[in-house]
Amino acid sequence: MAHITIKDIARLAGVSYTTVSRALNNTSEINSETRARILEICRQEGYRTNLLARSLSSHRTNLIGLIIPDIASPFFSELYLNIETYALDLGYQVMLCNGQPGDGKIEELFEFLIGHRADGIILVSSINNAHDLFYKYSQTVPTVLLGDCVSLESNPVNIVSVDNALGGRMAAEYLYHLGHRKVLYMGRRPGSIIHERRYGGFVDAARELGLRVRVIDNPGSASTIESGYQLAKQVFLEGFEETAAFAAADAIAMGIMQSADEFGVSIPDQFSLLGFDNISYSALPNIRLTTLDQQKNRQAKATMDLLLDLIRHPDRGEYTRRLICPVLLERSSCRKVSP
Amino acid sequence: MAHITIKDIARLAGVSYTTVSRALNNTSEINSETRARILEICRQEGYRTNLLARSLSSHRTNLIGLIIPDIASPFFSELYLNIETYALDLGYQVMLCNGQPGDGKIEELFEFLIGHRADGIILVSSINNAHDLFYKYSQTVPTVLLGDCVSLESNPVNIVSVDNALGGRMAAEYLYHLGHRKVLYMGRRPGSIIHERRYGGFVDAARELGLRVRVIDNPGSASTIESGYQLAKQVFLEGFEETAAFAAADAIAMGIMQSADEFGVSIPDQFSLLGFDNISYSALPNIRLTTLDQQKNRQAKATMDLLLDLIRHPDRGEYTRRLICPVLLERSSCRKVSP
DNA sequence: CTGTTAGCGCCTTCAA
DNA sequence: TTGAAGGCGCTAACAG
Repeated sequence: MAHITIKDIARLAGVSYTTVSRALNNTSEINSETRARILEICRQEGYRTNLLARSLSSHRTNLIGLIIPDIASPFFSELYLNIETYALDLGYQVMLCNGQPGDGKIEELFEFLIGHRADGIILVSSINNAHDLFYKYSQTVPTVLLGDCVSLESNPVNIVSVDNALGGRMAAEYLYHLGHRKVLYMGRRPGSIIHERRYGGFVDAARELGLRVRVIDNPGSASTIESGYQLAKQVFLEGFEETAAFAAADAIAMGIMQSADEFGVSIPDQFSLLGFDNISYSALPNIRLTTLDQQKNRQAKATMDLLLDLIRHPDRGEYTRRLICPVLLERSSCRKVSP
Repeated sequence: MAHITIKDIARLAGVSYTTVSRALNNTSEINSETRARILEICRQEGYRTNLLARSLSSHRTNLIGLIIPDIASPFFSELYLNIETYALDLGYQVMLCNGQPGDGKIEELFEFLIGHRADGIILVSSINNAHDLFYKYSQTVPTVLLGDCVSLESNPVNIVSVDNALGGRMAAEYLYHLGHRKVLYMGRRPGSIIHERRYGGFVDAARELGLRVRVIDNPGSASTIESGYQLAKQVFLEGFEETAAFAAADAIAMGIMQSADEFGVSIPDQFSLLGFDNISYSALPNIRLTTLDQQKNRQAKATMDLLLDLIRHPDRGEYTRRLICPVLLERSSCRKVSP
């Protein structure tokens, strides 16, 4: 079980262990024959570089820490997959950590990742007060916030997010142009800056257009199918005069669909439903939710690119905010009506 | 950005850095006042232990590697969460790696985790040939297979799995006792040992009871809603005389439900549906799938306990197989019929 | 092209 | 109860 080291290989090959190191890293000039011979011995002996030792002396780990609120939620797991793919392309491993603000979990994770000397950290969060924490740690390690924050002016952080305000606006405009005049905004989560922005864009556009909107807040701490179901149930039970709903997240929309099914409300015939996120389930043959795609791959790329820049230029002396535009994806859950 | 080290603290405290190390680890005897003073300085200075250095010299990382086939699938992400919770209780961090057999991904992940000197590794897999790989690496690092394997006799590996044969048997018996005499077995995945065992138990019981079963194989490499939908669509299109179906996985059952809905087949009135896994979606108000619960928490606990034992006794000279019994969870997707 | 010499930051004997 | 010395496995100058 004891691991074989570079020294063992050196002895076997009859060279100094520096030479072995060079062969392994293919760095600087080295006789290609000795190199081949050394690598062959490594293979035979089952040598594996001790990454801890390498990182300790090289001051690089090639590790990116990723803190995600809830990996069991489709949106986040898909986001993770996008980030990982792109990180691997760039030669980085990602260390996934599952955690939400509250009870000091985020701090623990930051401490853990910094302890492991992650080259950079990505924090995925939509919590309003996350950036205090964030700011604190970004002094120690290159960090990108993937989510949203109150404002760049008051928060010197590097951030990537979908343009939530624009998304909200697009949603309102789309429903309006379909002919809807009274709509529901379902699943706004008051504690979340993302939701606030999304809602802000929506009502601004609604006001301009003359669209009546009623808001149903989600008191929970996450947008889940279950909560969407409960919210919709309440609406369907009480009765409603709206002809369409914008769900603040696809998961909410799924819940609404379930409830509608139960109440015999046909989508889109009697009721149009527009989502936000484009999680993979939304494409399912029997769902076919029209939604605003978050462009997870572009978010992933933008985040990694920004992080890499931070890693390479720790003192770049500027803060960057990159906004990704959502894209409307028309499927079958919305229909035209005559106003 | 440069990290403060144990030596810096030592200088500030006016002690040797050995003493600082002791204060930090709270190991051996140390004056409680100096200890308090040192810790206070550490806090003030924002000292963070370099975990790489610690692990390098202590030969322990307190890291468990977890290789999971598809973190975006609910079953696996829920399994991961269970394992992580339990690992944290035991003082271990888990390093999650997403990867399936094929194109050498698993090897890469093992190499990566071993390179990081993970104290132990959990491989979640249902692929028939995974244990060759598995066996190879288990010589180097304590490893537990969470899944299933051909037989313990021919494969000296440590393994935890749900009792798939029993689960299959329970499924057949349950449907039989409800009065069903002709049933579908949907979503068997030929390449997967898990599925073969599950199916084996099912048909054995069916034969004994006089239950007619027709199998619909899933040619894909994973049990997804989409594949369940396609499988069911094919069945509903061709016509069927069965009164119930056992879905080899809950995700398959979800797809069947969608398709049934589309074809106007009412569940459970016209058609009973039994799942396997108990993913969280199965409990949703409009799903309420009757299913066999995999006891993920017990699997997680058994796996971690076994792994810990391996870590502590590397030469324990035995291989263990722990089988967890599934539990029938009756909800609303199956009903009694008169045979 | 190759070897020598220092560390990286920490833990762990062994003395004091 | 504390300190000094050595080493974990590797990389990184600097010579040769």
